[in-house]
Amino acid sequence: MRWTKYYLPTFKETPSDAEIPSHKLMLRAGLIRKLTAGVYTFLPLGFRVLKKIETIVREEMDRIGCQEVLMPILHPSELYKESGRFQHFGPELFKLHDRRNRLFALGPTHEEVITDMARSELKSYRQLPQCHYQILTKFRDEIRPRFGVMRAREFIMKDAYSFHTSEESLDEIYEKMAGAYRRILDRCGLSNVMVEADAGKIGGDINHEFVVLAQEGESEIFSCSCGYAANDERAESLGRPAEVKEPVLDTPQKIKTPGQKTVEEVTAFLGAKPSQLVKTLLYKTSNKTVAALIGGDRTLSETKFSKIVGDPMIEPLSDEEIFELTGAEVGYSGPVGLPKDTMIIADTLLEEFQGMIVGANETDAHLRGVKMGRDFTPNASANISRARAGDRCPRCEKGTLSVQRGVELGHIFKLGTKYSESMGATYLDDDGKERPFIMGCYGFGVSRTVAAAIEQHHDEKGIIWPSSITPMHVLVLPVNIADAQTRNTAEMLYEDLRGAGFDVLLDDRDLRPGYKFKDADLIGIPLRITLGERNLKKGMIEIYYRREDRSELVRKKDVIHTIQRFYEPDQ
RNA sequence: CGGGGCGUAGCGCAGCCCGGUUAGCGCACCUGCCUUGGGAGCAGGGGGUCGCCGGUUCAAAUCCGGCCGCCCCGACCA
Repeated sequence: MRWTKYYLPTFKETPSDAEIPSHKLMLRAGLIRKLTAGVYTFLPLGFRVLKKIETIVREEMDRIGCQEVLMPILHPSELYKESGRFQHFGPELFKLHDRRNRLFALGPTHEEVITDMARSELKSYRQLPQCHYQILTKFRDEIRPRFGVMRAREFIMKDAYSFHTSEESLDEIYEKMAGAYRRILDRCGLSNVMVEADAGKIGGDINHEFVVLAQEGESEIFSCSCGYAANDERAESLGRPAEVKEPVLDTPQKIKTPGQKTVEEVTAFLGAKPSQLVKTLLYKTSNKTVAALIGGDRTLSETKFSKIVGDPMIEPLSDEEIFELTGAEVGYSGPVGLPKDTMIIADTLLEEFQGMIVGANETDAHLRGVKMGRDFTPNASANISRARAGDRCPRCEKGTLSVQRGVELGHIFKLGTKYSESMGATYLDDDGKERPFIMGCYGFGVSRTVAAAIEQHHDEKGIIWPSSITPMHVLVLPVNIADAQTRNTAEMLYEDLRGAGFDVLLDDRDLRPGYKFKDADLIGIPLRITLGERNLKKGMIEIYYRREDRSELVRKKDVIHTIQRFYEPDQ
C-alpha cells in the first residue's frame, strides 16, 4: 500500500478518554475509532491485524479437527428461558423486539443456539464426538465498557462447542483445545499462562483461562513454583504462619472503642495487628441475610462468597439495614449475638486464628478474646477471601504465591450436561438409551487479542508488532521523496518486495523526515527500510529493526533475502 | 446501580465564576514559497447549530431547569 492512498490517520496527541497504552496507541496509530461507548470500527490497518489473528485461530482449530460453522447473532429469547440464563445473564444480555413485539437477544455466546442445533441434528452416539467453532461478533451490555476494544460491548470472539458421550472423550478434546490455545498465543508472539478460573455465567466446574501477561492487564493471577496457577476469582491460599495471634479469653471481653470503626482505627487504638481482628461483612441475598467473616487484613471475594451462598445477586446491607439488624452503627458489627436467622460464613483462613477481636454489635464497642465455635458457630466454613501475594500455596502448602497481571484471552470449560439437560438435548447410546450430551465450550477473544498484543509489545514511542500478526511486513520510508534517486529506489523496492510476497507500506508522503519517523515508530511495523541520499550514493540500504531499535546497512541486492530471513520463523 | 467530572472545529484545550463586538489558541487540513535523517519556517485560507430542548434577559457558550452523550472512581465498607 501507498500511504498517500491508504486510510491511515495517525495523530500525535493522546485522546483524553484513553487510559491504558493499548487503547491510546490503537487510536493514535489509526487502528480503531469509537462509534459509541464500547463499540469500535476497525480501520484498515487494525483490520489487517484482526484478520491475521483470525487466520492463526482458524488454522489451530482446524488442526485439532474442529469444524467451522456460522451461527446467527440474533437469538430468540425463548432459548435463554429454556437454559435458565435469561435470568442469570440478566442486564448483560442485549435485548430487542421485532415488529410483532417478540423478544430477541443479541448473542453474548452461543451455548443455547448450538445445543438447540445438536438436539435436532445429533441423534446417535455414532455421530459423536463433534466439535464446532465459529468466529463472529458477540454482544454483551457490560456494566462499564472501558479500555477500548479490551472491554467492549460488541466484540469478536471465536467460540467452540463440543459434544461427547463420555467424560473421557470430553477430557480428550479439552486437552487438545488447551494445546491449541497455547499454540495460538505462542504463534501470536504473546507470553501467556493457563490458570484455574471461575466459571462465571457459563457454568460447569472445571475450567481454565489463558492469560497474556501485561503490566496493566485487568486481571490478577496467582502462581506458585509447584505449578499451581489461578486467577484472582479462583485462587485460594493458606495464611502466613508468622502472623500475630489474638489469645482466647475465658469469656469475651467487651472493650470501649469510641469512634473506632475501620480496621486501621481499631487496631491502632488497641495496639493490635489486623491479623487479630475479624471483619463481619453483612450482605443480603434474595431471601436471607448472610454475614461473611474474614480476617482484618483480608478482602472479601464477592465472587467466591456469592458462589458459596448460592445466589448471584448478593448485595451489601445499607447503613440503615445494618443498624436494624445489629443495633449498632456501621463499624461495630460482629458474629456474636446476631439474629438466629442470619447465616454466618467463616473464611477458611479463620481456622488459623486462636482468639479474635470482633465488633460487639454495640456502637463504640468491640469484643476481645472471642473463640469461634464457643462464642458463635458459623453455618459454614469456606474460602471467601482473596488470595494475596506472599500467601502459602494451597496445593503444595510450602511455596508462596506470587502475583502477576494479565489480560484474559481464552477461557475453556467442561460444561458437562448443564445445557443438554436443561434443554433436553439427548442422543441414543449404543444400548438404545437416551442420554444428555456431555459438553465443553471454548471461547477466545479475537478483537481483544489485538489490544493484548499491544499491551505486551509497546514502548514509549509506539507499538511493536509481533512479526506473526503485524499488519504490514515492511515499511519503506524514503527520507526525501523529492530526490529522484530516493524516489526511484523506493518504488523499485516496493515492487520487488511485493513481488516476493510481502505486505509493504510505502510512505510516499511528501513530509519532513521527523514526521515520518515518528509515525513509523508509532504504527510499529517490525522492519523499516530507510532510504536516504547518503546511503544510496554508497549503494547501501538501511534496515531498521523496530524491536531492537537497531539499524543495519545492506547492499541493495541483499534486501529481500534479509527480510525473508527475518520472517522465516513465521512461515 | 451509587459518587465525581466533562461536552466549544478532526484531535488537545482556553473562554463560562463576573452575560455584552465578528468565539479564541496549539496541532491537523487546503494553497503558495521554502525546507528534507527525528513531529521545521513564512504567507494566505477553509472548517463551529458552543451536546440537545426549554426558561430568564434588551442580550446566553456564559445564568436556571430538563434531557442526551462520554469519561473516571466505587460497588473491598464494617
